Amino acid sequence: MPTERTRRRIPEATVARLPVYLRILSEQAEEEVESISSDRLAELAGVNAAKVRKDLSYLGSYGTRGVGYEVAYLVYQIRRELGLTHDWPVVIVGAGNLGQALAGYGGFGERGFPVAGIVDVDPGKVGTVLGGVRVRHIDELSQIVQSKRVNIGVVATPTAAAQDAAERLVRAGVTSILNFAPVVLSVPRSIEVRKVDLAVELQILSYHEQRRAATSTLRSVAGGIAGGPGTNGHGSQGGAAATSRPASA
Amino acid sequence: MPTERTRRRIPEATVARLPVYLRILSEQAEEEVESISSDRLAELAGVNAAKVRKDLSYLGSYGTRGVGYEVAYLVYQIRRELGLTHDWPVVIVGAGNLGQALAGYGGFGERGFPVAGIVDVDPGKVGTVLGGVRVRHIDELSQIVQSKRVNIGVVATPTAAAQDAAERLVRAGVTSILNFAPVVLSVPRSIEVRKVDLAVELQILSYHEQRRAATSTLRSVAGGIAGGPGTNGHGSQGGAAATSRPASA
DNA sequence: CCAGCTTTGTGAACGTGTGCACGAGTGCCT
DNA sequence: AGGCACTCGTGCACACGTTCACAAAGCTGG
Repeated sequence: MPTERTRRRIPEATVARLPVYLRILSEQAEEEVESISSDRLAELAGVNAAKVRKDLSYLGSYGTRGVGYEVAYLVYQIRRELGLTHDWPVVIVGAGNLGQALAGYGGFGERGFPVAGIVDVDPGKVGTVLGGVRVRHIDELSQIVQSKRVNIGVVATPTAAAQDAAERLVRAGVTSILNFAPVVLSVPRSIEVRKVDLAVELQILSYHEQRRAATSTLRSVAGGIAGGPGTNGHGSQGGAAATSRPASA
Repeated sequence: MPTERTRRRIPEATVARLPVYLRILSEQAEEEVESISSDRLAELAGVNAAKVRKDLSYLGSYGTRGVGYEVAYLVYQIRRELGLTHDWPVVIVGAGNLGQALAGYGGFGERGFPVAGIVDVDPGKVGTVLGGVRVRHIDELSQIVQSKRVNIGVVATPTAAAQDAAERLVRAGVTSILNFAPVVLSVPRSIEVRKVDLAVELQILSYHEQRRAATSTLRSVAGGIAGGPGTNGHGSQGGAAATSRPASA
C-alpha cells in the first residue's frame, strides 16, 4: 500500500502561518475591506508575497487573478482548514501565576478556545474563581475532560509537576497538549505537543545580542546603520520565531 | 567582497535547540553526572542522536570518542555561545495580566534575565510592586534602558498598544524584542523580534485535532491505537514546536 | 601492545521550505 | 472588441535542515 496519506497535506510551516493570515484577514474584514492581494497580505504579515500565494494555494484556488482574494471567503476557508468552525474547549492544569494569567486573559474564549476548567493539586486554590471559572481539584480532571469533550490540555504547572500533569491529561483522554513548563514531556507518539518556553526565547535573543556585540567589536569601523543587506533574514519558522518588517498603509 | 560572514555561523535551528540541551545538561550536572553520550542527551531532549552531535559540533569538537561529552564543559561552552556568561537585564512594557505574571515568575532572574524594570501607561498601575520591581511610567522607559544597559524588551501590552510599545523600546535603544501581543510588529530590520502567540499555538493544535477527526472518520475501521507508524512525526522547529517522546531512565 | 567495543564527527543523500520568474486568467478602459 | 494592467498559481532552482552511515578515535581488558 503506497503512502496515500489522508488527503491534501498542508506543510507544517504553512500551518504555522495560517493563523497569522487569519488574524490579519479578520481585521481587514472588520474594516470593511472586501478584497486583498497577496502583496498586501504579505506586507501585513511580514512575509514574502510568493509565500502567501503558495500557502493559500494549499487551501485550493480561492483567488481571482487580476483582483486578489475575497477576504470573507478566505477567512472562512482558513477557519475551516484550521478546524475553527467550532469551539475547542481547553482545560488548564495549574492555577499558579501562569494559570491565573491564562484564565484571566479573556481573548482565549473569544478566539474559540473556551476554558472548560482549571485544576490544581493545592486544595487551598480549589474553589477560587479565575476569569469566571472555578478552580477544581486535579482529581476531577478526567471528569471535566469527558463531560466537556476536551481535546486540548494546557500544562501551566511548575517544572517539577509538568510530567505528571501531562500524564494525567493523557490518561483523561486529551490528545493535544500546550506545554508552558520548561521540560520535554514524555508522552505517547499519538499525542501532539507544542511547547512555549520563555527561557528558550530569551536565550535565542541573547545569542543574537552576544553575536552582535562580538562582531561589532571585531569590525568596529565598517559597520553601517543596519549592518548591510539581509542582516536580519531568518525565516519565521514553526511556532514562535518571527522576524518582521511590514510597511504601514 | 564575498559573504565572509563573521565567524562560524550556527544554524538558527540549532540555536533554538541549544537552550534545551543546556537545561538538560544543567540538570544532569546537578545530579553529579559527569559525562553524557549524544544518545542519552538525544533521548532526554526528545530528538535524534545524530542531530545532537551535529548541533554540538558547531560549538567545536568537545566530545571524546568512545566516551561522550563532559557535562560541565559542555554547559560552559553552550552558555558561552548563547551569550549567557553575563546577565541580560530585560524591561517589560505592560503591567497588565501578562506583565504581572511575567514579573511574578521568578525563574526569570534565575536564568540570567533579571527584570530591570516594568513600565505601563496607566498612572494607576505606576507605583505598585510586582515581583519585587516597582512599576514605573512608560515615559521613564528610555531612562531605564540607558541606565541599566538593557538590550532586550518584552512587549506585554494589549494588542492595540503593542506597536507603540515596540517603537518606544526601539527609540529607547533596545535591540531585541520578545513580543507576546498577537500582531506583527513593524520595526527596523536591525531589531531582532521573536513572537510568542498563544492563539497561534492553539490554532496549530486545533488543525491537528481537526485533521485527526477527519481522517479517523474516513478510515474508521483500520485505525490502530497509535494510528500507525509515524503519526506524529514533525520536526521540532524554530521557536516553539516540539514533538517529543524521550524515554525515562 | 593489540583486539574489540563504544561513541564521536562528518560526508552525503534526502526531504522540506523559500523565492524567483513567468504563464495564465481576469477586469477595466478606450 | 481589443489591448493593457494587474494578480494569481506554480514549476524550478536553491538553501536549509535532518538523518543515515561509516571512518576515525579513544578506552578497556588481557
